[in-house]
Amino acid sequence: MNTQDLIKKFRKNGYKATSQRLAICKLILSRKDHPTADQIYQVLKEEYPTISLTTIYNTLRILVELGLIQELGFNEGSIRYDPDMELHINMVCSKCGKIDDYKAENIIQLWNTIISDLGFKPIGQRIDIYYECEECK
Amino acid sequence: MNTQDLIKKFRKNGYKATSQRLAICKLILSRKDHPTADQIYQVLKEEYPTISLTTIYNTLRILVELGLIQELGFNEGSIRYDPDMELHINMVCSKCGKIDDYKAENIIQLWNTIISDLGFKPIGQRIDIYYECEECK
DNA sequence: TATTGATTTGTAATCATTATTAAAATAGTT
DNA sequence: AACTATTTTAATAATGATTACAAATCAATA
Repeated sequence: MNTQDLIKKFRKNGYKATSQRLAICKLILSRKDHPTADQIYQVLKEEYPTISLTTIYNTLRILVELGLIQELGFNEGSIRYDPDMELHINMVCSKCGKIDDYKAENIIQLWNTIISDLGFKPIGQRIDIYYECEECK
Repeated sequence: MNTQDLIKKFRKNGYKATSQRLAICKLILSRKDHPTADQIYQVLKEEYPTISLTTIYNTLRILVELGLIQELGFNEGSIRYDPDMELHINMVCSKCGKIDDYKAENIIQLWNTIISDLGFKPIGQRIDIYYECEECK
C-alpha cells in the first residue's frame, strides 16, 4: 500500500493523515520481523526526534482497527505487530523469540476444514509453531 | 494426574512438593478456562490466606518446564495458562476474552502433514481462532 | 490564512511480572 | 521424632510495557 492510498484510508475513516502516522505505517508495513512498539519507536526517533511512544501505540491501535496489521501477544510480556494479514504460520524461536512467517502448502486446506466445521466465519486466526532456531541450537 | 503422581513428578525433578504447589497444580489442571496468574491467586487466597502471587508465578513456571501446562500470551497484556497440551484450537472471543478449547475432527492429520514438511519436530504449537461469542453478540 | 477539533508529546499512573531477602518449611538423615 | 542443609515462601520493592492525562501543536476545512 503506497502513501497516497494510506492517506486516503486514514481520511476515509475519520483519521488525520499526520506525518508521524504515515511514518509508523510505512515502517511497520515494510517489516517482516514483527517488531514491538518500542522497537518501532527506537527506529523512528532518528528521523522524528520528538516522536513519543504514546503516538506509536495510538497509531498501531488504529492500524489494527483498520485491518492493516495484527497484534500478537507473547509470553515474554510484549506485544508484537504483524503486517501479514494473510493466513500463515508464525515460526517462533522459544529461546530468542525470533519470529519468521511460514507459508505452508497445506495450511489453506487445514484452515478451510476447520472453519467449515465451525459454521461461521471467524474474525481472525493465529497459528504459531514453537521451535529452537539455528542460532540458538 | 493425581496428587501422588504430582508429588513424585516434583521430587523426580528436584522440586519439593509443597502444599502450595500441589494446590496450584490441582487448580490449574482442573480448569478449562485458561486462567491468569492473578485469577488463580484470587481463588487460592480463600484456602491459603497467606499465599503470594510470587509463589503462583514460580509454580506456573515450573509446570511449564515440566510440560504440564502451556503459556499463552494475549494482547490485553496478560498471560493465560492452558492445561491442555494436546493439539487443539483456542476459541477466543475478541470482545470479552473468553476462551474455549475446541477439538476439531480432522485437524491432527492435517497438522501432521504440515509438521512433516518442516523436517523437524517442533517444541509446541498454538492455534487461535478469534470470533465474537454468543453473549457478546 | 484563520478556526476548530483532532493529534502529539512529555509526564505520571497503572498493571503484570520479576527480583530480593529474611523467615518458614521440606526431604533426607540420624 | 529430631537435626540440618537446602529449598521455598511471602512481603516488599523494582522493573518494564502500556495507558491516562493535559497542555501545546497541527491538519483539514472554510
